[in-house]
Formats: sequence, C-alpha cells, structure tokens
Amino acid sequence: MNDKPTFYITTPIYYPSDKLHIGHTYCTVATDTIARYKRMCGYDVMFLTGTDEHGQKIEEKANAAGVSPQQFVDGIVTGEGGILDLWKLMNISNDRFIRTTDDYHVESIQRIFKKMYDNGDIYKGKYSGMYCTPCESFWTESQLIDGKCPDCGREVHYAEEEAYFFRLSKYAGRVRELLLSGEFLEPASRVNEMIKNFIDPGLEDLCVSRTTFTWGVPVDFDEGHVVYVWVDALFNYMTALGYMNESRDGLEKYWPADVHMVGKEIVRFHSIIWPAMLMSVGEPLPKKVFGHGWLLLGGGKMSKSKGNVVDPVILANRYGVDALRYFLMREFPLGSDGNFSNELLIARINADLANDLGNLLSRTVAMVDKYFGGTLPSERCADAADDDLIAMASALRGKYEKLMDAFATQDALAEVFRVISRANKYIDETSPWVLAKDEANRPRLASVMYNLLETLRLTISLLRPFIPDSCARALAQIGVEEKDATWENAAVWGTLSKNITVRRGETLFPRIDVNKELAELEAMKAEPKPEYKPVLANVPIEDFAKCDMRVCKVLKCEPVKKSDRLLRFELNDGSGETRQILSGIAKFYKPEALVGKTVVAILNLPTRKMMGLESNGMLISAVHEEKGEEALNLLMLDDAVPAGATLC
RNA sequence: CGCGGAGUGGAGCAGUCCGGUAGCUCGUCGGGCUCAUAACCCGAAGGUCGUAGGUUCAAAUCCUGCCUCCGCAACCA
Repeated sequence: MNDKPTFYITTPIYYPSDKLHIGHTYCTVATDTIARYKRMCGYDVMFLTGTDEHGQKIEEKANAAGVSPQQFVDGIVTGEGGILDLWKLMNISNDRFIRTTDDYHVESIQRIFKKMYDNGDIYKGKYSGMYCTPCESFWTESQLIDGKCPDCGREVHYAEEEAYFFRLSKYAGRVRELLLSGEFLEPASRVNEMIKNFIDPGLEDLCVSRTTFTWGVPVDFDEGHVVYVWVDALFNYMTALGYMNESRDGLEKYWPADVHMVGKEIVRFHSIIWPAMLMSVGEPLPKKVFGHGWLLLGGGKMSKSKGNVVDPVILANRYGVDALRYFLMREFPLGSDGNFSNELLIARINADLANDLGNLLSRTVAMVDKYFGGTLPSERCADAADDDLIAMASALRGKYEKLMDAFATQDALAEVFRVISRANKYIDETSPWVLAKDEANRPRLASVMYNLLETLRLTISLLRPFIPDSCARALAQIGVEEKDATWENAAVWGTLSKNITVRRGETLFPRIDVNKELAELEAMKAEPKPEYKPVLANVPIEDFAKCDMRVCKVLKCEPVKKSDRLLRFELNDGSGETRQILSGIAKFYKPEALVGKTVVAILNLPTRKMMGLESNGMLISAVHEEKGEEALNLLMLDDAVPAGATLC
C-alpha cells in the first residue's frame, strides 16, 4: 500500500493497418517522457498505450493479404519488428498495453453499449430524415434549403435505414462549457477550432453502429451490427483499468485520467465525443486532453510511405535510441507542428549531446582522473568564480519543473543545456590545467572539479526522463548511484560525496559525421521498394463483361470550384450525347492539357454526386507510387481510336 | 465569402496577448585555449521582422486590405 498521488497518462491506441512511423514514435516518446518525469517526482503513475484493431480498413487489408483480420493485426502488433518491439526499442515504460481485440475489452464494450442503450442515449434509429433519391443522400432538417435537397434542389422524402445513434446533441451544451472552461483541452488554440468547426454548426447525433462490415465488436443484442470503432476505441482508457470488466483493475485508483496525449487529428474525438459518452455513462471526465502537433517532412504532411529514412527503427539503430528521443523532445514544441529532417537531427545530436553534454562529461572525468587519480581529496578552496555556476545549477530544478508541468519539454531541455553550457564556460574561466601546474592549488582544483561533477549530477538527474539509458551510463562515470540521482537531490547543491570517485567510460554520444551520414541516408532513401499489391480473388468472366468500358474523347475539362482534387470532364462517348464525369486527378493534370485526348472510361456505374455535380462513370487511370508519393497516369490511347469503341 | 495556422539575418525558431534598444540555436569569418568527442571559450559579420496603408511621440507587436505557404473539413467509383 502507498498513498502516493496518482497520475494516469495515455497515448492514443494506434491503428495497426501499417507499420508505425516517426510520428507515432514522437507521440509515444513524449508520453513516456512525461510518465517518467511524474514517476521521478514521486507519483504513482499508470501509463497506458495500445492498439485500436477493429474497423473496415483492417478488414480490407487482411482480405487483400489473404489472412484473417486477427492474424493481420497480430502480425503488426506482436510480430517481429511489430509495435511491441518498437516500443521496447524506444525504451517506452508503459505499465499496460491494451488491444481492442482483447476479450475483456470486447466484453466491456458490449456492456457499455448496452448501458448507453438502456439509459436511452443510444437509440435504434435510421439515417433518419429526408432522402433525396437522385442524390442518394440523407439530409438533416437543418441542411435542407427551403425544404429541398441542398445539392440538386429537388423534392426530398422521408426515408430510413436502420442504425444505432448516440445522443451527442444532448451533450453539446455541456461539452461546449467544458471546452471553454479552464484547461481541459490544450493547447488553447484547439478550443476555438473545435467549437467553431463542430459545436457551433450544431452537433448531430452520432451514428455508432455499422452493418457494412463485420470486423468489430458485435452489438450483442442485435445481430448484424458492429460497434462504431471510435466508441470501441475511446473506452479503452477505462476498460484497461477494469471498467465494466473483472479482468483488469485500477479504475478507482487512476480514473479519471490526468492527461490523454493525442495527435491533433483526433482532438475532435477526444474533446467532444469522448466527454459526451462519459457524461452518458455517468463517469468522471479526464482532466486534460493535450493535442500535440505533427512532424512534417519538408514542410509537408508526412505519409507512411515517404521513405524508410524516417523509419524510427533505422534512426534509433544508427544514432541511438536516446539521441532520437532527445531530438524529438528538444527540437519541437509539443503543441505545434515541427519540420523533421535528417540534417536537423544530426546537428542537434552533435551540438547538444556530443559537444556539450558528452564532452563536458568526458573532459571532467578525464581531469579528475588525471589530476587526482580518479578520487577527489577533501581539501577545498571556494572562489567567487564559482558563484554563478552554482546559482544557475541550484535554480535549475525549479525552472524545469514549471516547464515540464506545462508539457514544454523543449524549453525544459533548453534550460538544462543552458547550465551544461555554463559549466563548459566555467572550465575555461577556471583553467584547471593551469591550476594543476602548482601543488599549492590542489584545494582550489578539487573545488573546481567537484563543482563540475555536481553540475553534471544535477543536470543528468533531470535528463533521466528523456534519455534514461544514457543517464545511467553517465551517472556511473561520475560515480553516482542511480538511487541517489533523485528528484529531491536535484534541488540541492552539494549532495555529492566529498571524496567522490569517477570511472572513465565509453564515449556517451559519439560525434556524427554529418556529410557522410546524410549521403548514406540519402542512398538508403533512393533504394526502390515497390510494393506489389496482391492479386485480387478471381472474378468470373461474366462479371467482368458487365463492365462497360469505352473509349472517349475529352471535349472539355475544367477544375471544379472549391475542390482541390476534382476535374470535370465533358466527354464524347460515341453516343452523340455529351457525358459528364468527375475525376479526382486535379493534382496530376492541368485540365487544359487533357482536352482532345483519347481516354478510357467505365460508363455503367451508378450516377454519383460529388461537390454537387453528377458524375456518370469513371475514368481509368494507372495508379502507383513514386518516391513515396502517390502518382497517377490517366490511361490514354492513340487518337486514331474512335470514341465509343468498347474494351474487352 | 467553410474553419484554422504560418510568413523575423544563410537554415530552424522565440518575441506578437500587455507597443518603447530585434533574441536564441546551427552555419560562416576572426581570435583564444589544450582538460576533452577536430571538441570547448571569446568576438564579428549578416535582418527595411511577407506586402500596402492606418493609429501612435513610438509598431515585428494594435487596426485594415492584399500576396504566399501549410493543415483541417469537403472532395478522390
């Protein structure tokens, strides 16, 4: 038993449809750092991470790979080089790991769903409302214009399709208050975004069941329905502590969570839907949702396939886990986006870890070795030259604590390294090698060395949440036991034993040859790794024959306003009538360049509305990947082929 | 007129809420030191703070217009 204050912190549960990349690593390392920090401060910490394994996309991926969904996610989560391995590599100190396919979680979700159903917050309904048959769309009353379809202006009629809904609208007011009051959602800039984008336009009830796929938690009282993945996913934070199940424990102790760390793309789910559902089941709300930014590549959004140089495994193996952890926490403010680059990574490692910290440790230990045979004598001689260093080091923990509590890891690290820099300067000011020339200066020299070792002890103690392994090695070199590198001692100058003995060790952070490394990383990047999609299951020739593909001539092509993907085509399909097709290829082609071209389209798809315009068919393109970027080529034929020619 | 963020020396950023000498890290150049991982310490060069107006004794900072970039949403059958 202990009566330590508790601290419950979570990462999102990641979606294992693919290998995780540096962005997931960033989030998890940040959470781990906070968790370690809180433990150091004396909290009883519960740190949870996991995987969100249900949903249509995984079902599709598994099908494509020819395995069951469970086999598919097992491979990505527990398989070699999987998510568990990645967190092990990154030295993540999570206390628990939840998979939404765990039996206890599935059971809990069913009970939670039933509970909300019983209390009336989940109701069986329809995609209720007004249906526009030509548009195949449901509209809510508020969306209708003069009681007619906002897209085509035609009459709508009442229609329904069975589904379960959560009464999100009922909680809109309370959620709005929650967002506006205090510090529930941080950084504060996200509050405005949520309210303006989602709450003020009117929160609709949320459809929380699906019937179009089966890979999910079944609604146990209504066959054919599975629970919407976000309901399934969000409650992980509680089921992992035993909410609505008997397999886990800790709910009374740790709930409500102190902070959910999430990426900004899922802030909406955590700051609106999640509180609303908790209000529905009558449980306390988490104290904080912190939306961190993204790592961008070359100013653009990172895509999973941008190339393996951003693979955290490669970077960690090359430069060390701690170097990568340090970089992620030092370079970017947690709340906003940051630009990732290899140059930046290497520059940061060299400047801070190798040149400043590593070198300070190395030169200090070397001097104690050289001048005192490794053990400091007792005689001392203080000097006014010591005052500034001692003052800075003594004040460090206070500043650090304030910044860490605000999740400003980059600023906290900057403060620590300010002191480390000061110590390097102190060596120049005191010139130990000059003192060493005269026996009479031994007490003074011992003081200088002691002050350096003390500074190292303090700074390394505070770096432990960030780079735990390296700190352990560094402490060993300055002769400090890990158990003595405590939070309490980090506030006190002079706890280091007077006759401390140092032990020279391996270089803590070797300097990296920038040009050489960049060249090698670049070379790895250039390696093509074409992903071959498995061939789909056989389809009978009769089915194929049902596809009516024809050669068409582009009569007109123009961008669709307000859309950055769509182009509107007018085609001569040989019938004499002009056919309109919309195609999402604006990123790849200039519309004027396509006029007059001979293309292929499938004509007998159902009419579909996009951005308010009808599309009667689909243009055929070749899609592939080039240097991690999506690439597309419209299928174009020799202009001699006449419009209307069929393909078979 | 869907919502939001950003434009500051060569690079990456802080400063903007609460106007008053433009700051940090890296890089470059010069110097110092030799304990140390070609590291460390000192100094210098380099910015009309996206742009055009306005308010003010005074604007990177407040107001208005405009330009550029990015993200979200919508949109890829």
